[in-house]
Amino acid sequence: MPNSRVERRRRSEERILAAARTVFAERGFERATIRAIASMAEVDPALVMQYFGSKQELFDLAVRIPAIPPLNGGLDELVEELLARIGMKIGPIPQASLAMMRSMLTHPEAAEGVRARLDEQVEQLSSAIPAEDADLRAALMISTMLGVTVAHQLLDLTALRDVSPTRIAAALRPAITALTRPDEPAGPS
Amino acid sequence: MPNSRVERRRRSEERILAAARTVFAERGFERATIRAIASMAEVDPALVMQYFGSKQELFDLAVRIPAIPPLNGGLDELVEELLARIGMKIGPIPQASLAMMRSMLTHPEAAEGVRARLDEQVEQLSSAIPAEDADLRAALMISTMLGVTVAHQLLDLTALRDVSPTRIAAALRPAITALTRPDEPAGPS
DNA sequence: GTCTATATAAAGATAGAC
DNA sequence: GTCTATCTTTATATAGAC
Repeated sequence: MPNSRVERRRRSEERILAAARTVFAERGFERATIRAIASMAEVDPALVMQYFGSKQELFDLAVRIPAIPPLNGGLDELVEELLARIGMKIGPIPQASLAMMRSMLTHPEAAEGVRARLDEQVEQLSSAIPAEDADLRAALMISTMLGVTVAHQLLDLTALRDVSPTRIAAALRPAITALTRPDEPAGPS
Repeated sequence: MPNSRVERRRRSEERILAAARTVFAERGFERATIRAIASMAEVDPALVMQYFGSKQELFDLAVRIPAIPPLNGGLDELVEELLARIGMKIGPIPQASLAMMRSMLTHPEAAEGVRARLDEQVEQLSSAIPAEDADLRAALMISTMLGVTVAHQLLDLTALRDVSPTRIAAALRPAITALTRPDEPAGPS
């Protein structure tokens, strides 16, 4: 049971990373301060620098998502998987993701990170869509998910406040589904 | 023809505001600097402070949108109006809007401004939707538009790069339309 | 190994010369 | 009225004491 030095240090690092995720998620990269993160983790600010080298490196490690959910199955399954994220059927959105998203419009590194992840998902979806413009459709599906998540989680849009994730996902299903099929004006007039 | 002092000053102010919109739209509130704005406007940085008082006041004036497009007509017209914005049928998205959006996730004032505008549009849309959950549906329509705009204009998602706004709007129509109607699983299998 | 104290840098804001 | 020079603040980063 190695319970000194390395173990203590590992625990401190974990507390700092957790605090970093929270503060970055709430305020974004620029407005987050090492001081605030250290304070929340109950360590000395200098220690944070000692451990992680720089604010940027701390950010990189903090927002690194553990695993990349692969998104497999047929098209209908993929749609359900996307909706399940919004519906929080697989737990709340990870702090690391929120932190990344919070900074994506103003911090170049975060922008690149988010774009890369979204591009990846677009590609996975696209290959399951049987249409000429599969890429475009997949991109619109992902963009829609992004918009709803931003409006709900980060912008706190009034009409989405206090609405259960389950209801949001349900109401959104027809819109997402419409993007998977070639056009048909559809619907009772 | 009043062409001294006041007229010159008015022109300088206008140049500064235009530069501010550009810089705020590109870098967001935090990373935008008075110096960069002044440089682009070809005036002295001190002049900017002299004219506008503070960075925040400059931001407020720069992102103030001239008129609030009222969004009127029946539901189908409203949908077309929304799509026309994405489709850029009414010209490119104003720099002021982009500046506001760029900062909405990290600058509290910008967040409040965007939320207020979106809430307003949700309400307008909602009152035209004949359904129990009109508010939710309207919010999802607006969130979708937001997501596509963010992904396309600010995040530069690869699959949307070089796609004409017209095609994007066309591909998006069925999804938006689906949100206006009560559910029906719909579509040929 | 951890923290105190400080160096350094960047940018907003201001005072005063011209 | 406009700009030079500077003040002040804030936060990252570092060096050295303990």
